Amino acid sequence: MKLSDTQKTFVLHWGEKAMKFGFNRTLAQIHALLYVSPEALDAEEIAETLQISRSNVSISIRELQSWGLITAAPKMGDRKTYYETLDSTWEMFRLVAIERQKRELAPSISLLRDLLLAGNDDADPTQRHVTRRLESLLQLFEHASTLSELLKNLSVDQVAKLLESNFSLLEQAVQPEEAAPPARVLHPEEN
Amino acid sequence: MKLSDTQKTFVLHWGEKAMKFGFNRTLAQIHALLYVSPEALDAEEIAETLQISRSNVSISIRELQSWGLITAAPKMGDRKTYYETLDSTWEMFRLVAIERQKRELAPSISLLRDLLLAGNDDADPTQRHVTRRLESLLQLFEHASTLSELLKNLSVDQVAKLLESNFSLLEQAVQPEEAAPPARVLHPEEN
DNA sequence: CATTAATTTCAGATATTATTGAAATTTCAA
DNA sequence: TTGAAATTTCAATAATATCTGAAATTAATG
Repeated sequence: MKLSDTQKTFVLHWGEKAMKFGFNRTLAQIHALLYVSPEALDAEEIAETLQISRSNVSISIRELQSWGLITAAPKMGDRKTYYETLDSTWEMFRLVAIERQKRELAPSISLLRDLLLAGNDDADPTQRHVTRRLESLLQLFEHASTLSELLKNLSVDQVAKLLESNFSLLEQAVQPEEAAPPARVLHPEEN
Repeated sequence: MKLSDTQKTFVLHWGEKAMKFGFNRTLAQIHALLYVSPEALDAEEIAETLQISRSNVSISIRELQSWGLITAAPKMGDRKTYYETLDSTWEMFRLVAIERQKRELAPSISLLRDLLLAGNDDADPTQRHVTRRLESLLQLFEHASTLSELLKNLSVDQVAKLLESNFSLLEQAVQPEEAAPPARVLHPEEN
Protein backbone atom coordinates (compact mmCIF):
# COMPACT_ATOMS: atom_id res chain seq x y z
CA MET A 1 0.00 0.00 0.00
CA LYS A 2 1.36 3.38 -1.00
CA LEU A 3 0.96 5.87 1.80
CA SER A 4 0.36 9.58 1.41
CA ASP A 5 2.64 11.96 3.29
CA THR A 6 -0.12 12.56 5.80
CA GLN A 7 -0.59 8.86 6.40
CA LYS A 8 3.14 8.29 6.68
CA THR A 9 3.65 11.10 9.16
CA PHE A 10 0.73 9.96 11.26
CA VAL A 11 1.84 6.31 11.36
CA LEU A 12 5.34 7.27 12.47
CA HIS A 13 4.09 9.76 15.03
CA TRP A 14 1.61 7.31 16.49
CA GLY A 15 4.38 4.75 16.87
CA GLU A 16 6.56 7.16 18.79
CA LYS A 17 3.73 8.44 20.92
CA ALA A 18 2.56 4.98 21.92
CA MET A 19 6.08 4.12 23.05
CA LYS A 20 5.91 6.88 25.63
CA PHE A 21 2.95 5.10 27.13
CA GLY A 22 4.57 1.70 27.27
CA PHE A 23 3.40 0.24 23.98
CA ASN A 24 5.57 -1.30 21.34
CA ARG A 25 6.37 1.02 18.45
CA THR A 26 5.58 -1.41 15.64
CA LEU A 27 2.38 -2.49 17.30
CA ALA A 28 1.21 1.10 17.31
CA GLN A 29 2.34 1.70 13.74
CA ILE A 30 0.22 -1.22 12.59
CA HIS A 31 -2.70 0.15 14.51
CA ALA A 32 -2.17 3.59 13.01
CA LEU A 33 -1.85 2.16 9.51
CA LEU A 34 -5.14 0.33 9.83
CA TYR A 35 -6.71 3.43 11.31
CA VAL A 36 -5.85 5.60 8.32
CA SER A 37 -6.44 2.89 5.75
CA PRO A 38 -9.80 3.08 3.97
CA GLU A 39 -9.72 -0.68 3.45
CA ALA A 40 -8.97 -3.61 5.72
CA LEU A 41 -5.44 -4.89 5.11
CA ASP A 42 -3.90 -8.35 5.18
CA ALA A 43 -0.75 -9.15 7.13
CA GLU A 44 1.42 -9.34 4.05
CA GLU A 45 0.44 -5.87 2.92
CA ILE A 46 1.00 -4.46 6.41
CA ALA A 47 4.50 -5.95 6.43
CA GLU A 48 5.32 -4.49 3.02
CA THR A 49 3.92 -1.06 3.75
CA LEU A 50 5.71 -0.69 7.07
CA GLN A 51 8.77 -2.56 5.84
CA ILE A 52 8.80 -5.01 8.69
CA SER A 53 8.90 -8.79 8.74
CA ARG A 54 5.85 -10.92 8.29
CA SER A 55 6.46 -12.57 11.65
CA ASN A 56 6.57 -9.26 13.44
CA VAL A 57 3.19 -8.43 11.95
CA SER A 58 1.81 -11.75 13.12
CA ILE A 59 2.92 -11.21 16.69
CA SER A 60 1.75 -7.60 16.77
CA ILE A 61 -1.63 -8.46 15.31
CA ARG A 62 -2.23 -11.01 18.03
CA GLU A 63 -1.34 -8.44 20.67
CA LEU A 64 -3.60 -5.80 19.10
CA GLN A 65 -6.42 -8.30 19.04
CA SER A 66 -5.87 -9.08 22.72
CA TRP A 67 -6.58 -5.41 23.41
CA GLY A 68 -9.63 -5.53 21.19
CA LEU A 69 -8.18 -2.74 19.07
CA ILE A 70 -8.33 -4.53 15.75
CA THR A 71 -10.60 -7.23 14.36
CA ALA A 72 -10.38 -9.72 11.56
CA ALA A 73 -12.51 -8.80 8.58
CA PRO A 74 -12.72 -11.86 6.31
CA LYS A 75 -13.44 -11.38 2.63
CA MET A 76 -15.57 -13.73 0.56
CA GLY A 77 -13.50 -16.00 -1.68
CA ASP A 78 -10.20 -14.97 -0.10
CA ARG A 79 -8.15 -17.17 2.16
CA LYS A 80 -6.20 -14.30 3.63
CA THR A 81 -7.31 -12.63 6.83
CA TYR A 82 -7.87 -8.90 6.59
CA TYR A 83 -7.72 -6.63 9.59
CA GLU A 84 -9.38 -3.36 10.48
CA THR A 85 -9.46 -1.02 13.47
CA LEU A 86 -12.37 0.29 15.40
CA ASP A 87 -13.76 3.50 14.01
CA SER A 88 -14.62 5.08 17.33
CA THR A 89 -11.78 6.78 19.16
CA TRP A 90 -13.82 6.77 22.32
CA GLU A 91 -14.27 3.04 22.13
CA MET A 92 -10.55 2.65 21.57
CA PHE A 93 -9.79 4.71 24.63
CA ARG A 94 -12.32 2.79 26.67
CA LEU A 95 -10.84 -0.56 25.68
CA VAL A 96 -7.32 0.48 26.57
CA ALA A 97 -8.42 1.90 29.91
CA ILE A 98 -10.34 -1.23 30.84
CA GLU A 99 -7.56 -3.52 29.73
CA ARG A 100 -4.95 -1.58 31.66
CA GLN A 101 -7.09 -1.77 34.76
CA LYS A 102 -7.25 -5.53 34.36
CA ARG A 103 -3.59 -6.06 33.50
CA GLU A 104 -1.85 -3.47 35.64
CA LEU A 105 -4.08 -1.85 38.20
CA ALA A 106 -5.80 -4.95 39.60
CA PRO A 107 -2.51 -6.80 40.29
CA SER A 108 -1.10 -3.73 42.04
CA ILE A 109 -4.19 -3.41 44.20
CA SER A 110 -3.90 -7.07 45.09
CA LEU A 111 -0.24 -6.72 46.01
CA LEU A 112 -0.81 -3.61 48.10
CA ARG A 113 -3.57 -5.37 50.04
CA ASP A 114 -1.29 -8.32 50.69
CA LEU A 115 1.51 -6.07 51.88
CA LEU A 116 -0.82 -4.18 54.16
CA LEU A 117 -2.21 -7.39 55.66
CA ALA A 118 1.25 -8.84 56.25
CA GLY A 119 2.90 -5.76 57.73
CA ASN A 120 0.88 -4.67 60.76
CA ASP A 121 3.63 -4.26 63.34
CA ASP A 122 2.36 -1.19 65.15
CA ALA A 123 5.47 -1.02 67.31
CA ASP A 124 7.82 -0.17 64.45
CA PRO A 125 7.55 3.50 63.46
CA THR A 126 9.03 2.87 60.02
CA GLN A 127 6.48 0.16 59.41
CA ARG A 128 3.74 2.53 60.50
CA HIS A 129 4.97 5.10 58.01
CA VAL A 130 5.09 2.54 55.21
CA THR A 131 1.60 1.36 56.08
CA ARG A 132 0.21 4.87 56.01
CA ARG A 133 1.70 5.61 52.60
CA LEU A 134 0.76 2.30 51.02
CA GLU A 135 -2.79 2.76 52.28
CA SER A 136 -2.92 6.14 50.60
CA LEU A 137 -1.70 4.68 47.34
CA LEU A 138 -4.13 1.80 47.57
CA GLN A 139 -6.93 4.29 48.03
CA LEU A 140 -5.97 6.11 44.84
CA PHE A 141 -5.79 2.85 42.93
CA GLU A 142 -9.16 1.77 44.20
CA HIS A 143 -10.66 5.03 43.02
CA ALA A 144 -9.10 4.53 39.62
CA SER A 145 -10.50 1.02 39.60
CA THR A 146 -13.96 2.36 40.38
CA LEU A 147 -13.65 4.79 37.54
CA SER A 148 -12.66 1.99 35.20
CA GLU A 149 -15.60 -0.07 36.39
CA LEU A 150 -17.87 2.85 35.58
CA LEU A 151 -16.26 3.19 32.17
CA LYS A 152 -16.96 -0.47 31.50
CA ASN A 153 -20.68 0.18 31.64
CA LEU A 154 -20.62 3.37 29.63
CA SER A 155 -21.69 3.17 26.03
CA VAL A 156 -19.76 5.04 23.41
CA ASP A 157 -22.59 7.52 23.23
CA GLN A 158 -22.51 8.14 26.94
CA VAL A 159 -18.77 8.67 26.92
CA ALA A 160 -19.17 10.98 23.98
CA LYS A 161 -21.79 12.95 25.83
CA LEU A 162 -19.52 13.36 28.83
CA LEU A 163 -16.65 14.46 26.66
CA GLU A 164 -18.79 16.84 24.68
CA SER A 165 -20.08 18.50 27.82
CA ASN A 166 -16.45 19.50 28.44
CA PHE A 167 -16.76 18.08 31.91
CA SER A 168 -18.83 21.00 33.04
CA LEU A 169 -20.42 18.65 35.53
CA LEU A 170 -17.07 18.00 37.11
CA GLU A 171 -16.50 21.68 37.40
CA GLN A 172 -19.84 22.06 39.11
CA ALA A 173 -19.07 19.17 41.40
CA VAL A 174 -15.97 20.76 42.81
CA GLN A 175 -17.31 24.28 42.98
CA PRO A 176 -20.58 23.66 44.81
CA GLU A 177 -20.70 27.08 46.48
CA GLU A 178 -21.05 29.04 43.24
CA ALA A 179 -24.53 29.82 42.04
CA ALA A 180 -25.56 26.63 40.27
CA PRO A 181 -26.15 27.10 36.54
CA PRO A 182 -29.32 25.54 35.13
CA ALA A 183 -28.97 21.77 34.90
CA ARG A 184 -27.59 20.72 31.54
CA VAL A 185 -30.14 18.75 29.59
CA LEU A 186 -28.68 15.51 28.36
CA HIS A 187 -30.16 13.67 25.44
CA PRO A 188 -29.61 9.98 25.99
CA GLU A 189 -29.86 8.15 22.74
CA GLU A 190 -29.42 4.46 22.22
CA ASN A 191 -26.93 3.13 19.70
CA MET B 1 19.37 2.01 54.32
CA LYS B 2 18.16 -1.45 55.22
CA LEU B 3 14.77 -2.12 53.68
CA SER B 4 12.05 -4.26 55.19
CA ASP B 5 10.54 -7.00 53.05
CA THR B 6 7.48 -4.84 52.51
CA GLN B 7 9.57 -1.91 51.37
CA LYS B 8 11.68 -4.09 49.12
CA THR B 9 8.67 -5.73 47.47
CA PHE B 10 6.98 -2.41 46.93
CA VAL B 11 10.06 -0.74 45.42
CA LEU B 12 10.56 -3.59 42.97
CA HIS B 13 6.88 -3.76 42.07
CA TRP B 14 6.67 -0.02 41.52
CA GLY B 15 9.65 -0.18 39.20
CA GLU B 16 8.05 -2.88 37.06
CA LYS B 17 4.67 -1.20 37.04
CA ALA B 18 6.03 2.14 35.98
CA MET B 19 7.81 0.50 33.05
CA LYS B 20 4.46 -0.59 31.68
CA PHE B 21 3.50 3.04 31.49
CA GLY B 22 6.63 4.19 29.75
CA PHE B 23 8.75 5.21 32.71
CA ASN B 24 12.27 4.09 33.43
CA ARG B 25 12.49 1.28 35.99
CA THR B 26 15.23 2.79 38.12
CA LEU B 27 13.56 6.17 38.12
CA ALA B 28 10.45 4.59 39.55
CA GLN B 29 12.39 2.55 42.09
CA ILE B 30 13.98 5.71 43.43
CA HIS B 31 10.59 7.33 43.63
CA ALA B 32 9.19 4.30 45.43
CA LEU B 33 12.11 4.18 47.83
CA LEU B 34 11.62 7.81 48.79
CA TYR B 35 7.89 7.22 49.09
CA VAL B 36 8.29 4.45 51.66
CA SER B 37 11.23 6.04 53.43
CA PRO B 38 10.33 7.87 56.65
CA GLU B 39 13.28 10.19 56.14
CA ALA B 40 14.58 12.17 53.19
CA LEU B 41 17.54 10.37 51.62
CA ASP B 42 20.73 11.59 49.97
CA ALA B 43 21.86 10.36 46.57
CA GLU B 44 24.65 8.23 48.00
CA GLU B 45 22.26 6.33 50.25
CA ILE B 46 19.77 5.83 47.41
CA ALA B 47 22.55 4.36 45.25
CA GLU B 48 23.65 1.99 48.02
CA THR B 49 20.16 0.88 48.92
CA LEU B 50 19.10 0.16 45.36
CA GLN B 51 22.58 -1.04 44.40
CA ILE B 52 22.88 1.26 41.43
CA SER B 53 25.58 3.71 40.44
CA ARG B 54 25.80 7.19 41.85
CA SER B 55 25.59 8.66 38.36
CA ASN B 56 22.40 6.80 37.61
CA VAL B 57 20.87 8.28 40.75
CA SER B 58 21.97 11.73 39.69
CA ILE B 59 20.32 11.43 36.29
CA SER B 60 17.14 9.89 37.66
CA ILE B 61 16.81 12.50 40.38
CA ARG B 62 16.92 15.26 37.82
CA GLU B 63 14.22 13.55 35.80
CA LEU B 64 12.02 13.00 38.85
CA GLN B 65 12.41 16.66 39.73
CA SER B 66 11.38 17.66 36.22
CA TRP B 67 8.09 15.89 36.87
CA GLY B 68 7.80 17.61 40.24
CA LEU B 69 7.60 14.21 41.92
CA ILE B 70 10.48 14.73 44.33
CA THR B 71 11.95 17.80 45.98
CA ALA B 72 15.24 18.63 47.59
CA ALA B 73 15.02 18.81 51.35
CA PRO B 74 18.22 20.44 52.62
CA LYS B 75 19.38 19.74 56.17
CA MET B 76 21.00 22.30 58.42
CA GLY B 77 24.74 21.85 58.67
CA ASP B 78 24.89 19.24 55.94
CA ARG B 79 26.29 19.82 52.48
CA LYS B 80 24.52 16.83 50.98
CA THR B 81 21.19 17.26 49.29
CA TYR B 82 18.41 15.12 50.66
CA TYR B 83 15.36 14.22 48.62
CA GLU B 84 11.79 13.42 49.51
CA THR B 85 8.58 12.62 47.61
CA LEU B 86 5.24 14.28 47.80
CA ASP B 87 3.00 12.80 50.43
CA SER B 88 -0.24 13.16 48.50
CA THR B 89 -0.94 10.45 45.94
CA TRP B 90 -3.55 12.68 44.34
CA GLU B 91 -1.05 15.42 43.84
CA MET B 92 1.35 12.91 42.33
CA PHE B 93 -1.27 11.74 39.91
CA ARG B 94 -2.20 15.30 39.03
CA LEU B 95 1.39 16.24 38.32
CA VAL B 96 1.93 13.27 36.05
CA ALA B 97 -1.30 13.91 34.18
CA ILE B 98 -0.52 17.57 33.62
CA GLU B 99 3.04 16.85 32.59
CA ARG B 100 1.97 14.18 30.13
CA GLN B 101 -0.52 16.56 28.60
CA LYS B 102 2.26 19.08 28.11
CA ARG B 103 4.89 16.64 26.85
CA GLU B 104 2.81 14.20 24.81
CA LEU B 105 -0.73 15.33 24.21
CA ALA B 106 -0.08 18.92 23.17
CA PRO B 107 2.49 18.01 20.50
CA SER B 108 0.13 15.38 19.08
CA ILE B 109 -2.70 17.87 18.91
CA SER B 110 -0.42 20.30 17.17
CA LEU B 111 0.67 17.69 14.64
CA LEU B 112 -2.87 16.55 13.92
CA ARG B 113 -3.96 20.13 13.31
CA ASP B 114 -1.08 20.63 10.91
CA LEU B 115 -1.88 17.44 9.04
CA LEU B 116 -5.53 18.38 8.77
CA LEU B 117 -4.69 21.84 7.47
CA ALA B 118 -2.28 20.51 4.88
CA GLY B 119 -4.40 17.69 3.55
CA ASN B 120 -7.68 19.09 2.36
CA ASP B 121 -7.92 17.48 -1.05
CA ASP B 122 -11.65 16.75 -1.21
CA ALA B 123 -11.30 14.95 -4.53
CA ASP B 124 -9.29 12.04 -3.15
CA PRO B 125 -11.53 9.55 -1.31
CA THR B 126 -8.58 8.11 0.64
CA GLN B 127 -7.64 11.58 1.78
CA ARG B 128 -11.22 12.18 2.83
CA HIS B 129 -11.15 9.01 4.90
CA VAL B 130 -7.88 9.98 6.54
CA THR B 131 -9.21 13.44 7.29
CA ARG B 132 -12.34 12.06 8.88
CA ARG B 133 -10.39 9.71 11.13
CA LEU B 134 -7.73 12.20 12.14
CA GLU B 135 -10.44 14.70 12.99
CA SER B 136 -12.05 12.15 15.25
CA LEU B 137 -8.76 11.48 17.00
CA LEU B 138 -8.05 15.18 17.34
CA GLN B 139 -11.42 15.61 18.97
CA LEU B 140 -10.63 12.96 21.56
CA PHE B 141 -7.26 14.54 22.28
CA GLU B 142 -8.80 17.94 22.65
CA HIS B 143 -11.27 16.57 25.17
CA ALA B 144 -8.41 14.96 27.09
CA SER B 145 -6.62 18.28 26.98
CA THR B 146 -9.66 20.03 28.39
CA LEU B 147 -9.80 17.50 31.19
CA SER B 148 -6.14 18.10 31.94
CA GLU B 149 -6.73 21.85 31.97
CA LEU B 150 -9.50 21.32 34.47
CA LEU B 151 -7.23 19.15 36.56
CA LYS B 152 -4.64 21.90 36.56
CA ASN B 153 -6.99 24.15 38.45
CA LEU B 154 -8.21 21.53 40.88
CA SER B 155 -6.75 21.58 44.35
CA VAL B 156 -5.77 18.34 46.00
CA ASP B 157 -8.85 18.67 48.18
CA GLN B 158 -11.11 19.06 45.19
CA VAL B 159 -9.63 16.06 43.46
CA ALA B 160 -10.00 14.11 46.68
CA LYS B 161 -13.62 15.14 46.87
CA LEU B 162 -14.27 13.93 43.35
CA LEU B 163 -12.51 10.64 43.99
CA GLU B 164 -14.28 10.11 47.29
CA SER B 165 -17.66 10.64 45.71
CA ASN B 166 -16.91 7.54 43.64
CA PHE B 167 -17.81 9.55 40.59
CA SER B 168 -21.47 9.32 41.40
CA LEU B 169 -21.88 12.60 39.60
CA LEU B 170 -20.61 11.02 36.43
CA GLU B 171 -23.05 8.22 36.85
CA GLN B 172 -25.86 10.72 37.26
CA ALA B 173 -24.68 12.62 34.26
CA VAL B 174 -25.01 9.70 31.93
CA GLN B 175 -28.16 8.24 33.43
CA PRO B 176 -30.37 11.29 33.78
CA GLU B 177 -33.64 9.44 33.41
CA GLU B 178 -33.35 7.51 36.68
CA ALA B 179 -34.83 9.07 39.78
CA ALA B 180 -32.05 11.31 41.00
CA PRO B 181 -30.63 10.15 44.34
CA PRO B 182 -30.27 12.81 47.03
CA ALA B 183 -27.22 14.94 46.46
CA ARG B 184 -24.16 13.38 48.06
CA VAL B 185 -22.81 15.45 50.91
CA LEU B 186 -19.13 15.98 50.47
CA HIS B 187 -16.91 16.26 53.50
CA PRO B 188 -13.82 18.20 52.65
CA GLU B 189 -11.27 17.51 55.34
CA GLU B 190 -7.74 18.75 55.64
CA ASN B 191 -4.95 16.29 56.20
C1' DC C 1 -5.76 -36.69 0.59
C1' DA C 2 -2.04 -34.06 -1.34
C1' DT C 3 -0.77 -29.63 -2.29
C1' DT C 4 -0.25 -24.99 -1.60
C1' DA C 5 -1.27 -20.76 0.72
C1' DA C 6 -1.43 -18.45 5.03
C1' DT C 7 -0.03 -18.00 9.50
C1' DT C 8 2.60 -18.83 13.69
C1' DT C 9 6.56 -20.01 16.47
C1' DC C 10 10.91 -19.20 18.40
C1' DA C 11 16.06 -19.20 18.71
C1' DG C 12 19.33 -16.14 17.33
C1' DA C 13 20.52 -11.47 15.61
C1' DT C 14 19.83 -6.62 15.93
C1' DA C 15 18.61 -2.34 17.73
C1' DT C 16 17.45 0.41 21.49
C1' DT C 17 17.70 1.96 25.99
C1' DA C 18 19.68 2.13 30.47
C1' DT C 19 23.70 2.08 33.32
C1' DT C 20 28.30 2.66 34.68
C1' DG C 21 32.95 4.58 35.80
C1' DA C 22 36.13 7.99 35.16
C1' DA C 23 36.77 12.64 34.64
C1' DA C 24 35.00 17.26 34.98
C1' DT C 25 32.53 20.51 37.39
C1' DT C 26 30.33 22.72 41.14
C1' DT C 27 29.72 23.85 45.95
C1' DC C 28 31.05 25.27 50.20
C1' DA C 29 33.72 25.36 54.66
C1' DA C 30 37.90 26.78 56.37
C1' DT D 1 41.43 31.39 47.79
C1' DT D 2 42.05 26.44 48.42
C1' DG D 3 40.79 21.81 48.58
C1' DA D 4 37.77 18.31 49.84
C1' DA D 5 33.10 16.83 49.35
C1' DA D 6 29.22 16.48 46.47
C1' DT D 7 27.33 16.33 42.14
C1' DT D 8 27.08 16.03 37.15
C1' DT D 9 28.49 14.74 32.55
C1' DC D 10 29.19 11.62 28.96
C1' DA D 11 31.54 8.03 26.18
C1' DA D 12 31.80 3.24 26.65
C1' DT D 13 29.44 -0.83 28.14
C1' DA D 14 25.76 -3.72 29.59
C1' DA D 15 21.10 -4.99 29.75
C1' DT D 16 16.79 -5.20 27.64
C1' DA D 17 13.46 -5.20 24.23
C1' DT D 18 12.43 -5.90 19.61
C1' DC D 19 12.75 -8.00 15.23
C1' DT D 20 13.89 -11.45 11.82
C1' DG D 21 14.28 -15.69 8.99
C1' DA D 22 13.78 -20.36 8.77
C1' DA D 23 11.08 -24.05 10.04
C1' DA D 24 6.76 -25.77 11.75
C1' DT D 25 2.00 -25.60 11.85
C1' DT D 26 -2.57 -24.78 10.39
C1' DA D 27 -6.19 -24.04 7.03
C1' DA D 28 -8.20 -24.19 2.57
C1' DT D 29 -8.44 -25.90 -2.19
C1' DG D 30 -9.15 -29.08 -5.90
